[in-house]
Amino acid sequence: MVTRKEVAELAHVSEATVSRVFNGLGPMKAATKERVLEAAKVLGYHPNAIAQSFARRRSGNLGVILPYMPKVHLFSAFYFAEILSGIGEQVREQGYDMLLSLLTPDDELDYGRLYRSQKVDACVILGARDTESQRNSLIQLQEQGHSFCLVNQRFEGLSFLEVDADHVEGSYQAVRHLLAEGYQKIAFLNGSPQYSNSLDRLHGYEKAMLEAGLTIEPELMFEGNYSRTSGYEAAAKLWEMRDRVEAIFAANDRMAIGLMQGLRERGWVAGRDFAVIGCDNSDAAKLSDPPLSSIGVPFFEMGKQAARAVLARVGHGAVEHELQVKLPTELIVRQSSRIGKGGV
Amino acid sequence: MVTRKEVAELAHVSEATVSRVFNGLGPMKAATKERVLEAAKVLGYHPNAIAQSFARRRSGNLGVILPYMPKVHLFSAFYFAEILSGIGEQVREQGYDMLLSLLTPDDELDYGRLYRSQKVDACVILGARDTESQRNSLIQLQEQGHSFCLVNQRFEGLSFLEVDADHVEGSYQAVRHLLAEGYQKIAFLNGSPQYSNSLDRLHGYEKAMLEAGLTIEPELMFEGNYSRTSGYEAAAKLWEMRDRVEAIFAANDRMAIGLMQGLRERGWVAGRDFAVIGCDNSDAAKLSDPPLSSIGVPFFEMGKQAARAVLARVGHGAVEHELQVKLPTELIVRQSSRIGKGGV
DNA sequence: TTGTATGCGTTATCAT
DNA sequence: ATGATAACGCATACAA
Repeated sequence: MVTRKEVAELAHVSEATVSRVFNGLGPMKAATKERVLEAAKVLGYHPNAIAQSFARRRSGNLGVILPYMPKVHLFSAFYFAEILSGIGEQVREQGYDMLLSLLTPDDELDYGRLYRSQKVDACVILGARDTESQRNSLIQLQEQGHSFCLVNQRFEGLSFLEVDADHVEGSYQAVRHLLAEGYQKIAFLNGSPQYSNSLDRLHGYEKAMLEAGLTIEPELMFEGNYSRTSGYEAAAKLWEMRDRVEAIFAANDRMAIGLMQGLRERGWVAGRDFAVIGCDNSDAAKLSDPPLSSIGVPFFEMGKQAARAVLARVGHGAVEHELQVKLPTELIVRQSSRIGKGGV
Repeated sequence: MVTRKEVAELAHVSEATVSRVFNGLGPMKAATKERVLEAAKVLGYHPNAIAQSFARRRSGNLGVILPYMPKVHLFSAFYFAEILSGIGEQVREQGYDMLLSLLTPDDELDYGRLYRSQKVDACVILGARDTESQRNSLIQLQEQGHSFCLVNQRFEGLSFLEVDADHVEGSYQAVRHLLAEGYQKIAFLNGSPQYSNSLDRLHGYEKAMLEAGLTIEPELMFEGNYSRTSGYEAAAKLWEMRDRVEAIFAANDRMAIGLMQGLRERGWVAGRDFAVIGCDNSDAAKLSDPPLSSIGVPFFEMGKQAARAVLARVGHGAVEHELQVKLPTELIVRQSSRIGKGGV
């Protein structure tokens, strides 16, 4: 390994000067800089990132924490891929690297390990849920002065750095769309209330229904776990009460697709016999038959902003970032909800 | 930050002894160990990972390199999610962390940056293609003595660490299945030959066709780019020659699904009017209508073995790993190919 | 079984 | 504009 020392010798300067050249610090003679750069090139010198981290007392790594579940995909792969790409784009711009950490439920209490070991300067946390234990872990993390930003999850009553999407508005638009298409008996298949976006979607649903002068029928409210299978299972229940249902709003695409599959097996075809809208506008929405109307969520941008926010916080006097940001969602109408019933 | 020194003082031992306790080295009195641990606990001491890396001259990070394409998904998200999880499971077992690096095409010539900066001890490379420039980059990397393992990509004529799946056999089984169902006019929608698995699939297709006494019709061979859209576009061409096609084997699920969508728009329904088999057995295969028969590829296991192989190589005299491993694939039959034409 | 001493490659402070 | 040098927190070879 070629070190700064060798470069300094070859360039006939001190080691400090070599560092200055590579860090662009202080005024210096162009000739000196040239000589150092030349020597470095000849020797093939590259600063040792670990030594730099050690000396600077920061790792240059942004931790990305995600729940780890062997061979299980509670969240769609799409969701993570988008967010990861967004984070990736941002860290690259700031010269950081991404340290990926898959946390099992057992580790949830140990969010702090990465920080304590100094492997990361800050973290972006994906897939968090509002449980007693996670709440406590995050509060503790905050008390210890560690910087983190949550993506797509809010914790009411607590003041964390959060980048979320406007799921209330998205759901509101989805249901408004169904209403405009002439549907009134609209069921709602939600996910676990441990996710703030589930609660948001419920609010959006309720708001649209009430505004339309309709009542919220408890028997039209279902809860799945965001998996295709849970949507498929909900189809059986919906089928039993098909005379009371014209349309369904599902809290994600996977459940919506499972739902369509289950109902199709019984001869009820989405976009013909009933309407469906999902959430996420994932690839699966385009791949399904019929193509699924969905609420688009800017996952890429959310990842990017989360990384930016949390790096700004640890950065050297960088721009201040609002504590909580909420990005807009977007209704994407496809065939699954397009036929309508004649409109209002 | 609490350091080893403070622990040593409180426990009335030397700093070296503290290190020994935390690294489980050498024989030591149980009482001493107890005292050190107690002191560490009282002070809240945690070894500084960066200082450790610095002293050990290894980072403890496994680099994971993936092609980066803003908002584009050439590979399915499923593919990466599975492999990443597999790598994650393995690194966790070995006490390593994953450093994610998204490389743009421009960076392809600079595979070495991560190594030179000492940020990683080894890399797993995903999504590599057999192009002139990538070949050269990898050869150079190898010459510089850097350890890496390729996943799902082989480079003929070169001797790299590679973990692949048996795509030849998978394709062979897929086509055999179609033949057994009574189809003989079997088209093949492949991906770019820059991917070794595309070539493998071609070989499997040819082998099965020739064994069945059939000829390879060049007009039945199509090339897409692994995207749904390219499958959708291929549907138009296939439709033109529908009298000469009974079944289609596609090199991934996304193209197969695009294909089904395109043909359905023309009234040709998969599993009824023609048969289709895809590859990857991704989530999309289960979500599509009809459910898509597919060749399952053990991406999770491939990621895991790749991480294992390359960490063994840099590890302290760990077990030797074969240079090239090839994991078995698996035919998953679903409705898209199930109807058959009455058998052979 | 434990202590001592050296080195790891930078950054950053203080001289000059 | 540049040089000298003290940290930084740990691993490890060698001594005791």
